[in-house]
Amino acid sequence: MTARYYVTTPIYYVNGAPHIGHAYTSVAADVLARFHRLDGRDVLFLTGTDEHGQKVEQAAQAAGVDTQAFTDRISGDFRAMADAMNISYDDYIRTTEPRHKQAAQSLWEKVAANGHIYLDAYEGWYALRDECFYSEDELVTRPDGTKVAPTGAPVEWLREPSYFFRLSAFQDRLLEYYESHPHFIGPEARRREITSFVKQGLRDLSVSRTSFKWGIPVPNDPDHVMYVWFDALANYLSALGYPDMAAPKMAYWPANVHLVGKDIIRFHAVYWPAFLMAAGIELPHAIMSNGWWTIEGEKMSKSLGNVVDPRDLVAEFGLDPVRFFLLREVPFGGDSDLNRRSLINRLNVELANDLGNLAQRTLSQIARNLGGVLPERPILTEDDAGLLAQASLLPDLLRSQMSRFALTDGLEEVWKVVRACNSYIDRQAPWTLRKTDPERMAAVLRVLHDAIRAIATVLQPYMPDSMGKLLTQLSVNDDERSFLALDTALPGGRVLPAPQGLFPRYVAPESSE
RNA sequence: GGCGGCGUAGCUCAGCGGUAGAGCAGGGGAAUCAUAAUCCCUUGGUCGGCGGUUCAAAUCCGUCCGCCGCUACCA
Repeated sequence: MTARYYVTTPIYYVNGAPHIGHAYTSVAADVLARFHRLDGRDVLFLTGTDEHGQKVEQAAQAAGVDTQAFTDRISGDFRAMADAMNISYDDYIRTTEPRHKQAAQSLWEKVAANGHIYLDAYEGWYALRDECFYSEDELVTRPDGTKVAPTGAPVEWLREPSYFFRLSAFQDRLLEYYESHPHFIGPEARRREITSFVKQGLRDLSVSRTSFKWGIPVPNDPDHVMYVWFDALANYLSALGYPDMAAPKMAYWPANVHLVGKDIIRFHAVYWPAFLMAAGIELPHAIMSNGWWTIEGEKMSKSLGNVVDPRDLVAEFGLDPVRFFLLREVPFGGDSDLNRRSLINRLNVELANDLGNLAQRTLSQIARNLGGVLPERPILTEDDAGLLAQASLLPDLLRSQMSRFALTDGLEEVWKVVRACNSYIDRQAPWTLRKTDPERMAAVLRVLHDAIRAIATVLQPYMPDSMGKLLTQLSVNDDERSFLALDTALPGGRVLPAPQGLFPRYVAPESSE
């Protein structure tokens, strides 16, 4: 039976436009999805949008449009961004869809039936003007002794009926789970933070609201809507057909990994596992958190006006170069900085010079000196065998890196081989062999062809379009592009199409900089 | 305050007990197949400070300094 792989992005909250941070998480998830497909697994890749909650309701009102129409528009924009980034999602879940409402309510009913939800009241300092509760230590005491919200709004002690989830009952089980599954939360630093957070003690969680209506009604109590996170997290199950445990897609559960931004790690690493335990459902294998992007060294924010729409970058630099940069620049899991200088440098040095030029110089020599005909695999010299051995290790190296979500390290491994190829071609100097030993020249070019094929094959998840083109230029058929296919050498004699540049160098427009 | 992370070459980082590493940037040279791309060699660091453990410490322990994260119910 084919192994399954279920990977998710967060469902993105539709109170604002998609930006580079969303694209980053989605591209990372896409690399994992594409990688596992190429490695022969049956993959389900889910993304989508989170559309409930007070903020969305308010944003829609501010925009002067109907709430559903508002979410339709923003959700559509997120979907357009995913498409623009070539995200190969298999399903796009929206929390306003009937299938999701049904699943979230069923999950609620299950948790409630198991005795983990009870009705009580939520009390706290409420600012009518801000329409939200503030905790005691957030309040600011004025000179006259009255307490106000950090926004300056007056607050009053309010008591609102609310359903609570018995999160406190799961503290020990969560800690045991973290302990026995050391790779459940990644990266390490986040695992420690979460563990430390849970050890401090968990309070029961208010999981319903009566102060607004834009949400999924609580079963049997329509005055309440679900707390957005109970609603949102359920998406990972609703896309599978939950609560129908016999639904075909339920076979993908438990998810192999939920990729999340570091701001929502707690919801995924604490609340979600607790909800699942409460419902008697298996837990996902891993929650992997990625960092933030800063822009030219500064935090991305609306007020600074430096929010980057990934589509603008794509328009300027091209899709695959942007995908490459996002995953290449800084170790996956940490924060990263997006700045033009390093972006352009990476694209020119690593894509155009190292890889693009390697392909070009190899293919053009095959085209010109061998009439474009792929030579047979030769008897290998030690140097040949060394290079090919290095290239043949790539699939396993990548498997290992992908299993740890080390997407950046994976690229580094590939580039070692790219550099080795450039070193090899200079050492062998086929342009000299052309005159002295044409047979050996053909052998060298064939060795390079094989090495580049391996490189292009394993890079497909990162840069699907460009590597697809490169494989076509290498005359690798569609059914010869999986990792498994690398074990079979291509037959000699194939005619390669005329080579074309893959990654043009970026030259800054005259006027700028 | 509590818990945790980080501080290694100009830059971004790897190494995490056994004679300081990679990429980029800088310098010199070679080559000319190629997107003026490539290759080779090379200059850079008392691995934040101070103490300790050890035959041996970026690597373990303590302490100090400087950054940063988490410390719940606004996604």
